[in-house]
Amino acid sequence: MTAPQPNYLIFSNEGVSGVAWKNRALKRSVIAYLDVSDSCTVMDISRELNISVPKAASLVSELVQDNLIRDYGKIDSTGGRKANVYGLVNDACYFIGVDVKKYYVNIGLLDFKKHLLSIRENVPFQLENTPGSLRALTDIIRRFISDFSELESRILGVGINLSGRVNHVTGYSYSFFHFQEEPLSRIIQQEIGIPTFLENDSRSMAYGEFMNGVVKNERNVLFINIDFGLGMGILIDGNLYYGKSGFSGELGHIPFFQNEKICHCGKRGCLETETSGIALLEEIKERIRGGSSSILGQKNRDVDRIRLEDVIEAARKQDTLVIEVLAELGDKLGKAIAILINIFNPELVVLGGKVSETGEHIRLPIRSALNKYTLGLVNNDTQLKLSRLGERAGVMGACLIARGKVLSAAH
Amino acid sequence: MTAPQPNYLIFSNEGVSGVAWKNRALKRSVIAYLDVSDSCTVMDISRELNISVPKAASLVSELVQDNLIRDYGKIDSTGGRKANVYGLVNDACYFIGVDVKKYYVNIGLLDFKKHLLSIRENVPFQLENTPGSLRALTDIIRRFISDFSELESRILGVGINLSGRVNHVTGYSYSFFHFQEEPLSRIIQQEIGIPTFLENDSRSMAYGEFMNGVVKNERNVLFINIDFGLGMGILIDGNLYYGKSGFSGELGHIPFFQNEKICHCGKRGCLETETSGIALLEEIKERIRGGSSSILGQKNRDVDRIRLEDVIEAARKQDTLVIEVLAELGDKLGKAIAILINIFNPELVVLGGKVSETGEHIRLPIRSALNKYTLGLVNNDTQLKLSRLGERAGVMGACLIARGKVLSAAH
DNA sequence: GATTATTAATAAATATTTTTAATAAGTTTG
DNA sequence: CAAACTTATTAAAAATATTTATTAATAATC
Repeated sequence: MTAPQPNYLIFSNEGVSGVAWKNRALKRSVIAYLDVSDSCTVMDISRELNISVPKAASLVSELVQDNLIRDYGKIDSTGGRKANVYGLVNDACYFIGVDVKKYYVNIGLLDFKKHLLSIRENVPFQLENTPGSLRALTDIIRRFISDFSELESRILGVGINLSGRVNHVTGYSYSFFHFQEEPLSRIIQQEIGIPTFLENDSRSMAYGEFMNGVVKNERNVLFINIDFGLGMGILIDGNLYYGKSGFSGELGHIPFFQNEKICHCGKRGCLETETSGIALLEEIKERIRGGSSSILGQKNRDVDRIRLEDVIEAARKQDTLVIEVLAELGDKLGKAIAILINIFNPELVVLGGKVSETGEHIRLPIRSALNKYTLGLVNNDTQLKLSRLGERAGVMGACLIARGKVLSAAH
Repeated sequence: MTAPQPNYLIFSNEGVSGVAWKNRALKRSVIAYLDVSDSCTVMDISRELNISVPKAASLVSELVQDNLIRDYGKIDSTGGRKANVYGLVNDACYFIGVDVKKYYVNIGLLDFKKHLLSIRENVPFQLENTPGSLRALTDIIRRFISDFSELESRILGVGINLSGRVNHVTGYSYSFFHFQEEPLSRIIQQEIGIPTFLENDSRSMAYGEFMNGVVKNERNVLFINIDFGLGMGILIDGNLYYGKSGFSGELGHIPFFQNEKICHCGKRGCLETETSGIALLEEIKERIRGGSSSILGQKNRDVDRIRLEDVIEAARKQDTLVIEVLAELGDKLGKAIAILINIFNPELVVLGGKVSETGEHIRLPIRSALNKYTLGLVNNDTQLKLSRLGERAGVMGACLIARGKVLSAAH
C-alpha cells in the first residue's frame, strides 16, 4: 500500500468561493500556525483562529486526511485529559532553492518541515548575460530534479536567487537574462515545469537566516551581505521588505565616501567601493605590492592571482595584514550600519556573505564602530550577530521563499 | 427626537467571543473598507470580505442601526438595477489631536469621516520636563474638550505628539515628562477621561500626510520633517514603521559629517548639525555677521534675535542669502535622502516641517542632489513632494492615530 | 486508592450562514 | 416600447458552524 498523496488544492484559490474558499483559507492558516509553532492541539487552533472546537477538529481531521499534517501523539499533561498534538508531515511536499553565484551554483531540496534534505554545492557555472548561460542554469536545475524523480510530483516550487535588481512580483530580472519580453521566472518555469520564483540574493539570504538561521524571535532584522559586492535584506515585522519595484536594500551604492573610486554602477563614492569583498581583495593586493608582509604574499608570488577565498583563509590563520585591513573595513562599514540602526531601530543585524566568514575579525570592528556612532538608547536595542547558515543561507532562503509563496497561495 | 447614539461596542472585543466576536470583527472590517473606499454597496462588501450577500446586507443594516454608517442613495447605474451606496456617518464619533511644540500647542477635532472640524493653533505653552508643564498641557486639552461638551460622549480618543523618543505601545515618553513609573499616556488619560495615545511628532505628521495629505495611492512613503531638528516618519505598506522600541526614523542623528560640531545628542557629525532649522538659522546668522547682505540683516539690527520664522519669510521674499544657504543645505540633505532612497526604494518622499515651507527653494536643491547621488533605475521610482498639510500635519496625524487605534480595537 | 478537579473530545441541539431561487428595478436592443 | 438582459435585493431552503451538554481521560487531593 502506498502512502496517500497530499491534497495540494488548498494552496490555491482557483475556482472556489464561499464555504470552500473559507475552508481553504482556514486550512492554510492552520498550516501557517504550525509553521511557527511546530506543533499544536485542536484547542490551540480554535483559540488562535477564533473558531469553535468542533470546527477546528474537523479542519484538523481533513488536513490529516489530506496527508499534510499528522497526529504526533499526546501532549505532556497540563493537569487534565491529555490533548493530541498535530504537526506537519515532513514529506508532504518539497521545494527547490537555487543560489546562482558568479562562477558556480548551489542547489538544494527542502522538505515541508523546513529541513534541507539535500544540497549540492559549487556546481560549475558561468553567470553571463547570454541565452547559453540561462540554458546551462535550467539544465543544472533539471538534472538536480531528476535525482529525486520519485518526489517530483511533490516538488511544488523552485526559488532562484540572482544578484542585482529583481522584481519578485513580476518575475523580471533587470541585471541578468533580460533579453526577452516575458518575465524570466515564467521562462524558467516553462523549462522545468514547476512554479518558479525569483528573488534578489541578499533578500533571499536574509529570509533564510530569518526563518531557519540565527534569528530567534526578532521581527525587525537587517541582513548585511558582505560578498563580492555589498547588499542588504530587510525584514520588517517578519516580512521581507521590497520597496516600490523590489529594489530596496541597495546598500552597496549609497553615496558614502568622498573618494574618487568609480563604482561599477557608474557613480562615485559608493559604500561598496571600500567595504566589499572586492574592495578588501584590492586593498590587500595593494598593500602586499607596497611591501606589507602577509602569508598571502609569501605563498602566492603572483599577487594578481590572490582570490577572495585566500584572503578569508588568511584571516582564519590570523594573518596580521588581513586582520588590519578588515578592522579598517569594519570601521567604515560600522559607520554605515550605524546609519541603518538609527533609521530602522532593528532588534538584530546579521552579518552574512563571504567576508563574514572571517568571523569576529569583521564583527568586532563593526561592533565598536556602532558604539562610537550610534546613540546608546537605540544601540542597546540592537544585537549584532554573524550568520549561522553562512554559504547555505542562499539555498535555504531560495527554498523558503518558494515555500512561502506556494503556501500563502499568493501567486 | 434626538439622533440615535452610535454603538461604540464594536470598537472593543471585551467580553465577547464566538459569533459576537466575529460580527464585531466583520463590522470593523466594513468600516475599515469604507475608510479607504469612501462609499460602497452591499455587493462590494460581500466581495471584499468574502462573505455572502445576505450576510453583508445584515451587517450593513446593523451598522445603519448603530448609526455608524448611512444609506447615501443610489449609485450611478452599472447596467442593471441600481445599488444602494453606504458611507460613514460623519458625526458618529470624534477624535482629538494634540501637536505639542516647544513654545506652543496646536489642537484639533476630527470627525468620523476624517474632516478636521476645528483647529486651535499656537496655544501658548512651554514644553519643559516638569509636572507643571504637564499640568498645563492637560489643562489645554481639557479646555478644548469643554468647548465641545455636546459631543464629549462621542470623543473616543486623543492622540498626542511629542518630539523625541516615544514608545507608542507602552505609552512611555523618554524625552519628556518621564518622572513617574506609570506610562505617560495613562497619566494623561486619567486626567482627561478619554483613551489617550502617544506618538512621535515626525511619525504622526507622516501619518497625517499619508492619510489625508499629499499621498495618493503610494504605500511606501518617507516623510522628512525638517523643523528645528530633523526627523523622519516611515510608512511601509501603508503602516507606520516603529522599529523595536519605537525609535525608528532618527534621521537627525545619523553620522554623516566629518565636522566638529557637537550635536545636542552628544555625538559629533550628526546630519542634524548641518541640515535642520537650527543649523539653517545659525548659518544665516553667521553669514550676516560675516557681512553677507540680506533683508534679515537690514531689518533686524540685532542678529541674535532673528528667528527661524523670519528666515522662512525671507525665503518667500526671494532673499538671496537665504536661498543660497538653503541650496547648500538641500544638497547635503539630498545626499542623505539619496541613501534612504537606495535603501527603501520608496514611491514617494514628502518634505515637511517648518523649513519645507520655503517650498521649491528647498525642494529643488534636494531633487538635483538626488539625481546626482542615486541610480537612475531606483531614483525614477521616487517622487519628491512638498507637504500639503504643512503645520497642520501634526494635528491631523495625531487625530488620525487616535482614530486608527480606536477603530482597529488594538488597545 | 477513591474522589474531585481539570482539561479534551465528542454528540446533540441550536443558531447562523450560505445557497439557491424568486422577485424587483433598472438598461439595452430589436 | 416591449422583450431580453443585467444587476440588486429579498425569501426560503440547505448547509454549516457554534453552543451547550455529555462523556472521556488524566492529575491532584484527601
